[in-house]
Amino acid sequence: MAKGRPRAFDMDEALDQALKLFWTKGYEGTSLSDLTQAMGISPPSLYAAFGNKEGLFRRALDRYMNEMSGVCGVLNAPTARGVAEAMLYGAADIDPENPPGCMLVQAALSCSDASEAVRQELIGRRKAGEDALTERFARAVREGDLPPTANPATLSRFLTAVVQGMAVHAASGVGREVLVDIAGATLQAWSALVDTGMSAQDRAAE
Amino acid sequence: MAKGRPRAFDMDEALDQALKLFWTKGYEGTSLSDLTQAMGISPPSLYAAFGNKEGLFRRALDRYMNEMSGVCGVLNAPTARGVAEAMLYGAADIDPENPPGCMLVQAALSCSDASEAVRQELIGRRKAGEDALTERFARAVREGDLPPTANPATLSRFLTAVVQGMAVHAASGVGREVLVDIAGATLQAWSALVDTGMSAQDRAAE
DNA sequence: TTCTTTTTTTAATAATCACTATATAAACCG
DNA sequence: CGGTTTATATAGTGATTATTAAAAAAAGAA
Repeated sequence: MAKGRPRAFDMDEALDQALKLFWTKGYEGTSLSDLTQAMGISPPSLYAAFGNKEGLFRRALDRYMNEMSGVCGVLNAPTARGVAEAMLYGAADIDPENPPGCMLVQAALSCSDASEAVRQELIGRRKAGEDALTERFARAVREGDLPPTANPATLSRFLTAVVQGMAVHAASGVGREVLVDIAGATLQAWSALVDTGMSAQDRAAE
Repeated sequence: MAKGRPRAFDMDEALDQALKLFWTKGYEGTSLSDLTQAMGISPPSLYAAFGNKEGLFRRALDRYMNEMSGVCGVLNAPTARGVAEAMLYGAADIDPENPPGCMLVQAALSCSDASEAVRQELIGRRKAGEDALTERFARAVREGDLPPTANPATLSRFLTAVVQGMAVHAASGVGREVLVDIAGATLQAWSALVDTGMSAQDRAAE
């Protein structure tokens, strides 16, 4: 079984503490002494378990994606509109247990050159989410749930932008009511977005 | 007139360089050596002219608000829809001269405790922009430009969220076409948002 | 010129950053 | 028991952080 001295801290609990810090203060705003203090471990233990600060961040980020995000579940909603509803109200439903805002936006929207790899990782994860959403809307078109004239990429971009804007609002400390208001407004506009033949880009070009 | 040794650098040019750095890397991501190097001055000159890093940031932020932002002009559009168009296409129209994204979102969405004052300042400026927009839409209701049933606060929140989401997209490096697409989609949805009696919040409560 | 004022240059400050060398402690195996 | 392995604790590493002390330089005023 286990050889050598057993680890004295719980891996998941420690990752949760690290995640909370990165989520609140961002990657660069969180120092190693912040981390060791909150995780209740010493620097050598941290480095033995996670390699370095960036390794710890990536593990915390994985945990964020697996635990928090109902993103996977969101895409399983039966209709495109249901997907939009789930995403928007998910973004509005801030849990007092967790930091406000979205980890993918909060952690490193800007940073020094030293952390560019982390920033790129977050950009990639945001793009992956948007791409998955685009594919979900394309499926909705194929299934007849959305009209053949609907533009999956445009819908996905728009919805992602609104959710990210809600994340900025949440990070600013606005209340749940404000976020629900934005979500509701977006849903109210949803059908007008769906029922068009041209992409908004094409319309603008005329 | 001027007494003492004259300043050897141009104040506005130096501020532009500082602004570009803060805008790209954020407040904490920009180091003093980054700043002195880009501004072409030595640390004591920087401190004599601006007090400290935060003082320099605030001056650069003021310059950003005065120079870049057509925000003041945007509110002068004749109609509420015109205001929305100007904001959205303004957010889409990324200037290759300037860093992508919005300084108010980019500079310190998250940070360490040491920079909390800067973060709060940015939150306040974002809120001021949203409040001004709300007042502009309220005026549109009074003038009959928007129906009396329109909710100025909801419209303002929604529009601000979209623009902030576009800023996140821009910071991720997406091209102009993508931003224009989001702007167009939002405008397409605009009339559906305006023509409602209840706030989206009220609708959600039913 | 000399005095005063302000800026510049050079060099250094204490504090914090991420990270680690060394030694000890705690488990399993034989 | 001794030997191996892994994690811990203590203490420190060099690099970088924002900031500044001290002196020289460049202007106007007397």
